[in-house]
Amino acid sequence: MRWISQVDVKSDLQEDLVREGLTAREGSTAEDLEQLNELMRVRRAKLAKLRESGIDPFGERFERTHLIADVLENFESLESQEDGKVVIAGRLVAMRGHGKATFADVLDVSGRIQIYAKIDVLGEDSYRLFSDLDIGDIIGVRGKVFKTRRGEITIAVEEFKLLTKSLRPLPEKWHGLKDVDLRYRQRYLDLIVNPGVRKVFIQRTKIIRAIREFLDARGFLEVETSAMHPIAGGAAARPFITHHNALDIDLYLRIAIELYLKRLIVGGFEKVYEIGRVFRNEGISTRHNPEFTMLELYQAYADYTDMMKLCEDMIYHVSVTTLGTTKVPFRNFGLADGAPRDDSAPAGAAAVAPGDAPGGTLGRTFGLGVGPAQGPGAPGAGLGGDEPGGAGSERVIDLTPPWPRITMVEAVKGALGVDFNEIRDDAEARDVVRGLGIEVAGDARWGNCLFALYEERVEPALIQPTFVVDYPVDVSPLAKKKKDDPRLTYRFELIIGGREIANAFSELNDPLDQRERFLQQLAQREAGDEEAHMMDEDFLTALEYGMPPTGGLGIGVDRLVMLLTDSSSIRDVILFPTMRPR
RNA sequence: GGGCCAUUAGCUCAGUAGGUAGAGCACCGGACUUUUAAUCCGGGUGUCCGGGGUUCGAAUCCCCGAUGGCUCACCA
Repeated sequence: MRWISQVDVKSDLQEDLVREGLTAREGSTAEDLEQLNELMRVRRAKLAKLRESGIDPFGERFERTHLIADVLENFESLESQEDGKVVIAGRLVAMRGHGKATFADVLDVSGRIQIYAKIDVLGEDSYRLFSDLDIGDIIGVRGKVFKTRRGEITIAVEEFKLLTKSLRPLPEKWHGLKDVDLRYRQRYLDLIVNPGVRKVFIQRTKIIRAIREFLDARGFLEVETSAMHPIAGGAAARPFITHHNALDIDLYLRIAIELYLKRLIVGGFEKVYEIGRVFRNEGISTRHNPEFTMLELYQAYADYTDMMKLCEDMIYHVSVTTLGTTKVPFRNFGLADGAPRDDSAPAGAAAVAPGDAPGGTLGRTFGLGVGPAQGPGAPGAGLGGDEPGGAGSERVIDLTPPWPRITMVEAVKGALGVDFNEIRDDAEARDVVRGLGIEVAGDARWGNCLFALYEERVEPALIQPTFVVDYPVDVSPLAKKKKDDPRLTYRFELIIGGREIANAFSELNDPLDQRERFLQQLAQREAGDEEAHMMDEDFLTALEYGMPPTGGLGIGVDRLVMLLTDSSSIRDVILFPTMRPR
């Protein structure tokens, strides 16, 4: 291009030049150019200049000798070697020019390091190219490590290579990207400029890996069942519907994994698990994303007590291997502030006094907070607000097993003084619950009432890990009934931080009983409950062939990650949360 | 879906008796060879979320809409 040859490399960047360069080189239309702001125009101009001088702004593979973290860790030995040159690559995230020398910071997956370029080392041309780099550019650097006067480990640049030109300015270096909307929509920016975010997602991966290690070591077989179901079963939720053209049938995205894993137990796999995405067509909140990750596992010849032990051991294993401790700060989790993670103020687990020792008595467990939570205005005021320390106070959750176990009836009685064992019929149960200000349907049964009361008034106050056992059959259509009380099932949920973390039961393997439960659910469906279970004849057929007595456990992986990373929103632990398109 | 709040430069944010938009960072030009939120000098780069309305005049007041946050409902 003639015009570029007329340009003195040192001359100012002329806007009209940029326009020409863009139309000629990038194929952009004039309309596109109007969209570009000054900052982007400048970068496009630099891009054109680079191309003109024979430099590929979007380069090729690059051989590194070290990750940045390796350089930092091995500084002593690298510095002492006469020819201890390192080659690193990464994104330029800061530049501090000093005339004939320039400091810059480079970020790779492992960390961040300072580099130092001097004109008398690089030569004039090369140094000018270096000075023309922009924050956001991706470069490779070769040089010797040293320490500056201020003691910062630095690479003295001997050679560098532009690997990718960045055409847009990054968010501000000090405040980072705070706009939560942009953080989720442009997660890549969030990851570049908010260092705590990357840590959370690395932690998430470690947590899931630890779960796999734990289960694999115990002989569980990881399987993958289908995610498109002809019948959406295994949970009470509205499904997403999709359509298969060739078969001309509607299919549901799965709302649970349960019924297919149980089919596998029928088929003779005795220990199976799946970690996978499930989909529920429901609202979005700090605790809910339409697609989320479930762990479900099933073990033949076991029951819910085995699941309790397994659950305890697994979460203990996960916390110790990923956090190195069983004491997790309870600050954001449960406090809905939605603020981005502040990496400069890491959760100071060490600084937090363990207010409550683990394994407290039932009385103590329920003693805290339940009182204030009872006021008609208090429910839903936020979990933190239920605590004696008040909203936002730092607390510690201790995951050291064993964890207290309490029946739901006891829990409600202990917290509210209402003894459901004394309540004999559904109408009385409805009256009692309504008397406490909780709405229940006109046909709500004893178990629905017990559950509603528990969920509304008791569960939010269960901060330390607690197994709540013996769920009512009315809300547990897939769990085995208790022999000594058919109104209840062999089911528990694990509550931590006022939230359900796990749900488990002795699986119902009586096909006749299961059919009854489905029919009961169908009746609720008829009555307008869109979330009631559907009849699954094929599943019943499987049960009729015989499923061994089985214990099953489900864990909401995202919520477990929230707990272990002290995250206040599920969107902070899901890389690309569901958003309305712009 | 309901309620409350927010939306101003690339980013983080100021901006009321309604008078034609501002700071820091980033960016551009200049100085500067161990700085580190580098510093110093000069430069404001904008669809004030969108659309109506009131007004001589709207970022500001009113209405409608969009998106997001929190919250309620539902769930895990």
